[in-house]
Amino acid sequence: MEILDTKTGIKVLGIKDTSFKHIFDCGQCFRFEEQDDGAYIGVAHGRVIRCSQEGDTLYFDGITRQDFKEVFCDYFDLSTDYGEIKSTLSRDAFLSEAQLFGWGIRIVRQDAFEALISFIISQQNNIPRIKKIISALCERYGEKLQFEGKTYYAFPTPEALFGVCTLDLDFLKSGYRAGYICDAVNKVASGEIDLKNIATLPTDKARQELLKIHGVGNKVADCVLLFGMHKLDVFPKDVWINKVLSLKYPADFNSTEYFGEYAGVAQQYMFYFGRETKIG
DNA sequence: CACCAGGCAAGCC
DNA sequence: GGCTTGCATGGT
Repeated sequence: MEILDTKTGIKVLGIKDTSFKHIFDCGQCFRFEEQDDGAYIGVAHGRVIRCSQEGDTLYFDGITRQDFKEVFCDYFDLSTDYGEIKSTLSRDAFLSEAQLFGWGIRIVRQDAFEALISFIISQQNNIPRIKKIISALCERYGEKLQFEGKTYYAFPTPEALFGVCTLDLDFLKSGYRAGYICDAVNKVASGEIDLKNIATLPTDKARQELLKIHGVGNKVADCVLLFGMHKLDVFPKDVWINKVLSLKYPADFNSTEYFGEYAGVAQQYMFYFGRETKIG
């Protein structure tokens, strides 16, 4: 890929199978907002970034060439050939339709702690409210960042949150999830749960470790594995996906076996398609 | 006013 | 093991 400087940041040429709209609207992350001009601004890995594109040319503002090489090239998973993944996954008419619809999705590499807390908050909740609660958490405990005259907040570190109790989180109005957040924070910050190490474990072993956190079940654990640890073979099952599966696949269907090493990518195509087209 | 939203733990069997 | 129920809050 070719990287060039622009007046306000950098641009990267020749990136196929990429749509910021699909990446940010498919439900994998909660901290990017679409702007009036179609660009997306958000915070990831402690930096504010503005993303826009003209076809295969990607524009990133607010970051340096070094930030791109060290963080955002990986964050957007730009070294992975999603065309190849899609051809691997073209195994039935429905999945082909879903991946044509969400052709530009990439699984971003979110910070594991951010993914853990975010998907704990997501349970039994709707996306606008999930975003609102995460945003409030960042504003209270995250590092302040400035970009184009506006203030943004990084996702708080485990250290910044260490010691919180449910009362401290009352302002979030996150309901019964507050206790879950506290348990996750304190297990991570104390070192009892080592996310870096968990990311190196085989998927099943890693999931087992995540399940030790109060408030983390199979679905949340799988989202952390897929979105926070980039384990692309993991297929999180939520109410939407279950609805899609029940409509399009046999009752005793094993999604992990069927979709194989890129099951998680298939999950995102189907999740996005299912939600955006109001399937069922 | 019900009912639901990217589930989960606890309590039953 | 599997099945049921309560759970906080805000939006329709």
